[in-house]
Amino acid sequence: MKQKITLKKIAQELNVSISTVSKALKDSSEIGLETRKRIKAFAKFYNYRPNNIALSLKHRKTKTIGVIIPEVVHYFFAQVIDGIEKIASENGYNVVVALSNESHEKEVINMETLADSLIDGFILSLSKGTMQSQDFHHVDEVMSQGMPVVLFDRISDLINCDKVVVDDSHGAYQAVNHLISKGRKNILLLTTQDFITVGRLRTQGYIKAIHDSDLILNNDLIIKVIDNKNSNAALPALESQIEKTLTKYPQIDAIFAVNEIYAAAALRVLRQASMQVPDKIALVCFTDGLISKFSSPTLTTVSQHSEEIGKKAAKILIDRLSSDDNDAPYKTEIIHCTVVERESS
Amino acid sequence: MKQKITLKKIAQELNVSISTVSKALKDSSEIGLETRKRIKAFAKFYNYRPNNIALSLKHRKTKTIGVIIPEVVHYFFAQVIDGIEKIASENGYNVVVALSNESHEKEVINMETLADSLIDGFILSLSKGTMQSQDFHHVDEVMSQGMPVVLFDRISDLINCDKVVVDDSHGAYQAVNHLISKGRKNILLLTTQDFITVGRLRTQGYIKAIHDSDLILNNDLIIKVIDNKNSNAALPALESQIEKTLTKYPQIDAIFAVNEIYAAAALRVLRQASMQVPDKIALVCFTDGLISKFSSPTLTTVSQHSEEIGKKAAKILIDRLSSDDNDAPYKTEIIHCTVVERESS
DNA sequence: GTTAATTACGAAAACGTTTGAGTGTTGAAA
DNA sequence: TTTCAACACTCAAACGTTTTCGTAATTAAC
Repeated sequence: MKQKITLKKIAQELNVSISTVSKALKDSSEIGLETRKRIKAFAKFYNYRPNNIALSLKHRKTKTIGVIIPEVVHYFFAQVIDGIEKIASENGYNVVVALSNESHEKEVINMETLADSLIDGFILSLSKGTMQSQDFHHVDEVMSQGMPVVLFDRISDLINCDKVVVDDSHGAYQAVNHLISKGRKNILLLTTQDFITVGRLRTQGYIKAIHDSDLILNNDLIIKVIDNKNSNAALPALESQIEKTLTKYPQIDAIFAVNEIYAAAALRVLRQASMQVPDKIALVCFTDGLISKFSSPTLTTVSQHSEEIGKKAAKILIDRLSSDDNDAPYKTEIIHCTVVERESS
Repeated sequence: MKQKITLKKIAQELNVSISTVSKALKDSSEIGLETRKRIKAFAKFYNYRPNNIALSLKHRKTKTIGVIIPEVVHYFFAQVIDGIEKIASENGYNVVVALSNESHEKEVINMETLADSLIDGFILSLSKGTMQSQDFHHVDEVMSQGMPVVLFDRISDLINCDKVVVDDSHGAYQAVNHLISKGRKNILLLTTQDFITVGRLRTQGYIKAIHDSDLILNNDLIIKVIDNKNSNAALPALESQIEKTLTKYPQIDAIFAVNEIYAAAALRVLRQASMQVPDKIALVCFTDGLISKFSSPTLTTVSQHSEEIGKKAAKILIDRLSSDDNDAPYKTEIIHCTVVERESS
């Protein structure tokens, strides 16, 4: 097993001091040309690479960004990571990903571990647990130690830091307007309960779009799904609810779902009832993910530009890390959604 | 901005030496009970947490696992990460994720960066670029420095290390057998080109299943998709190819796709041709991901137990890292697939 | 031939820990 | 009184770097 080569070993072999080696490898003019060449040749031959840990200790920074997200298996988060990773590697930063699994405790532990000098700053999307408990002491703690934090998507007004958010309400507004512009007049909404922030905002966008276009809001056309996360009963229940509503209101000519899963449920019901999409009923949903791209028919979606979110968040963080002005005011970047039109509308 | 507190600062404040503080916090009996109490109280009050970088430098290990995968946005890889993360955090390890984006160069760079003492070992799935070039010097290099590597899914026989693989060939065999047991006799295969190992193995499983059951292998019923990654033309091309084949061979009564995307393409064609699934044609595919779960109809799949793969890989790596015997023989763990039956078959 | 400047390198501190060896004090056994 | 163990600490090296300061040797200037 080849041992890692260090400055010290090079110095010994070549009968010079460690500092000479260090300087020579940096091409410092302090060192004679001949010696420089000799040392560099030797280092190259033994494939010398500086020990990053030692560098981190010396410079008191790690060139690493910590990312904490609730789950990777969500296309949205996966794409955000992709975006972060791109910007990070362009700027010589590494990315460490930790998962909170929607748990407040896990989120706290992860933050503490990473904060122990392993990373220079955080990019974070709050877990459901944290959202419900409204307990943000771990974020404050980290920030009070001078470690910058960028929050994205799942944020809180109670935390004072940089943020990157999606304009959920306006995204929904655009989607519903899109349906209206296609001549649809009776639009069924599939949404979450109100305590889920993004669901609530999207519902608001729906309502605003209805109001703004002289249609009449019918509360019966708003289905709020009771989704307990660890129950698989939610979807079948939703499907039968959709079916009933479609029967009761045959005039329904469009459906807007606040996520892909609900849209998939709607699609099942429509298929079983042999209702053609989009001829009879148009379908649009939030989140431009895999399901929408590959379902039959493909779904018109509201894209949140998740990769863009990651890029923005990484950029803001890196800017702050490389700026000397650590009192720069916090900013909130709003990423606007766009409607991606496909077969279903 | 509260500064990070170190052993040195505690020592200064309390007028003792750094070593006393260090030992006291470890509850060493070398230090008097009173002093220990004093120091611990002080440390707790100022929320002292040891600097991980310094520890890493000292111990020459980082308690971090590096994971390099081709893409996060694949449900399969995301689930593997989930599995790795679970076992890692149970054992006090951190996880660093880097993305190769299927590029050999990026993979090499990522490995080199992480290998610079940032991590203790690798879990890795080879990029397409590396598979094509068959250039594994970066892996050998890392291993020759005594850093253990565990390969999963996309592996190579030319690399001698621990491996976790999916029994692709047998998984495909099971899937095709499943179709045959349902009375299907003319099964169309949608697969990749042969240089993609997993595609090749799945093709072999298909062929074996056909042979073992006295059906006749028809090479026209094997479509090998030319998928160049950065071309979006692959899918439409595939769709028209499927359509032609279905027209030419109307006796086709089932389709087996080696991944969800190809299955989705098939589903589109079938829908447009108004061919009922599964009545007229049954459909089964590899990879139990989101698309299969939420398409209409839901798809019967071959599950690779991706989270299990991650767990196994992490376990093997951690075992090796914590064992003194660094000549322990390499092992290859085979994860068996199971068929998840849904509506499409 | 003295002084100053330049060249080429080395010593040592620092980053924050851990840890084995060393040291001064106390109390008790011989 | 001597000896020695136990106690309660401190010292210093080590991990692999960077970087400031110091210094010997050579050269140049007067």
